[in-house]
Amino acid sequence: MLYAKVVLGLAVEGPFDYIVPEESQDLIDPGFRVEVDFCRRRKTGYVVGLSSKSRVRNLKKITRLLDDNPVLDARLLELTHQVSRYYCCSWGEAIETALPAALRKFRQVTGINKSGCAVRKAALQGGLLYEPALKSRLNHYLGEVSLTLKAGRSAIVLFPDINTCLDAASSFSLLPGASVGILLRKGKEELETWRKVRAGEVNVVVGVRSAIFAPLSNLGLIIIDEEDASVYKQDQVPHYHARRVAFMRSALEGAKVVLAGCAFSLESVYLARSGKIGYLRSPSVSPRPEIKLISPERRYRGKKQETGALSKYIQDAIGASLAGSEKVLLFLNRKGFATSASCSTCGAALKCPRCDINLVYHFKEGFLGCRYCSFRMPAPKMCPACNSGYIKFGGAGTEKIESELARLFPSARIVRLDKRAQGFNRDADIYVATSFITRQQSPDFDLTAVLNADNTLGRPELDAATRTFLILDQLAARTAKKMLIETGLHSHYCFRALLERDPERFYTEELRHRRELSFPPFRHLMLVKLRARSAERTEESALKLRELLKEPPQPKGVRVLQASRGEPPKLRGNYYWQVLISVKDPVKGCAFLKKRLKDFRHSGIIVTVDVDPL
DNA sequence: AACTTACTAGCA
DNA sequence: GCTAGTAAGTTC
Repeated sequence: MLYAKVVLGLAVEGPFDYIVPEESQDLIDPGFRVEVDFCRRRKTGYVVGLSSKSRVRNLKKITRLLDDNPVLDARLLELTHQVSRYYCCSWGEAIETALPAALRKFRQVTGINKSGCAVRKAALQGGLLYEPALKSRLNHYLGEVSLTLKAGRSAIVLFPDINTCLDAASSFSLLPGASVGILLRKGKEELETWRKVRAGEVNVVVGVRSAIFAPLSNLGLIIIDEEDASVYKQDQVPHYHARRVAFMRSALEGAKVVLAGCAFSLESVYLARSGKIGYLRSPSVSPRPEIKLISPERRYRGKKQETGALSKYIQDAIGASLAGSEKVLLFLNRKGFATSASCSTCGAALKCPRCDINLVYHFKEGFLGCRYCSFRMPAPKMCPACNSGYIKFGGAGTEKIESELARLFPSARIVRLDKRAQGFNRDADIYVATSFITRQQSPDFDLTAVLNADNTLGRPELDAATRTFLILDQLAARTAKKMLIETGLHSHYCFRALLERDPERFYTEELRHRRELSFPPFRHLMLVKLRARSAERTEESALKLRELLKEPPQPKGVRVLQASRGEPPKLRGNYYWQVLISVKDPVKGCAFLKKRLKDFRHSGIIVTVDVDPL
């Protein structure tokens, strides 16, 4: 009798033993997709092992094999196993994120060829590549990929967005001997491209985050473009980061990892500084504009109707620039017109009913929208709460700045740039932009004014300081003459490093802070997230869970920290709480959590784990 | 996760 | 004694 160890794409550990049907015994292998009866329901399962004996009685039989070949080879099976142990999900969940979504269904896929498994080779030296221009980076990638192909090996190149993937793919396909596949998480092309890659018909995969799992054999190179982009971290379970998975895969297959971009994440700089990876090219100190920090002016003082989202100082600077027919950039990280809308009589703010957050007023389109979910409503004239006061708007977004500039400088051509209104194809005197601008090519500006930098710096994310510095640094690189930054924190090391034109100093300071606080990258954080429809129950459960996790014995290297409201505390009708844990080794922390969470059952409360949260 | 079974509170 | 709602247990 032959038994198969089967895992499922559910939040249950397994593996579960099933009897292999007589007629399939010669065909079945680890990595096969099978249909099984689990909890009286038909489920897609994944074979992770075979055995001639089982300790479980009354086993069920595998209903059928779903394909004629395994969907995962031994290495990808091992990779998904590592992902599940690092990111605290079940093996089956990790497998399902590594496969095209279409394979979760029972649809039979034929023509999945087992491509030859390569001999494992020692990892080649990879490294960090600094190069601000995408065009130049692409050239470098072409060289790297070309060398890889000549050595008879294959390559994965990740980009943060689909458009860049499509552009890059066309240049890669011009390389001699290259057969390029674009692996994106959408449509039915995903399955078709995946099948080609699995069959060995493709040797260069270009794709987004999930392409790190592309079933290439003989993998020799992984390139991650714009390696600091947050899209490489998945915001659903399993919360994996493509860079981390790239290093796991590199160790398994002996592939070289190249991390490239115009800004480096703190994690990557730390890797380089601790000698784990080298620098292929590091940022050179470039000439910068004159940078001046200015304190935010007190606004709205007494005078009604005097909105003044732009301080007098900035107004004058813009006026002077325009007089010399210079290009001006105004930067702030808030979209829309007003960031709050409240009643002038009763003071009630209009909030999203599902997320409890102030709605943002979009003037041109005339609606109030939530920045977390898709909720929007027409802007009311009167307060819906007391039905007597009119609505007043507060807080300036890019749309408001744009209209104010139009009023102050009626003859200037003004263009607003955000995800919706993109493109520098329009020539203008003043550009108003959010951080979206760093993802785009742009002309150089003579004057750049950053409004309310403390807003970004004060965000609750761990990397708020790094993000702020990197954005300002990139803006400085595009500014020819003068840069004004509105901040009340003049002595913050973020600005000190910027004024001295020294990114290395920023990383040094940030790393020192992180070390002092035992924060990443010196330890790892794990966030146990709780989600439920009731605010009280979520809080109560979070506090209870924290107690359960703090019970002895506490494994070495695991510190259970505080429970706190989630960020955001309410989203799409669910309330969030979280318990923070600091660990030396995520795999150990994960094992600890999986064990303790088994004893934690509260109906209606959904618990998930986020390892290395952003 | 998705399902079943056991249990408790509220009610005529 | 009944239901409704929730807590707890199980999954090869």
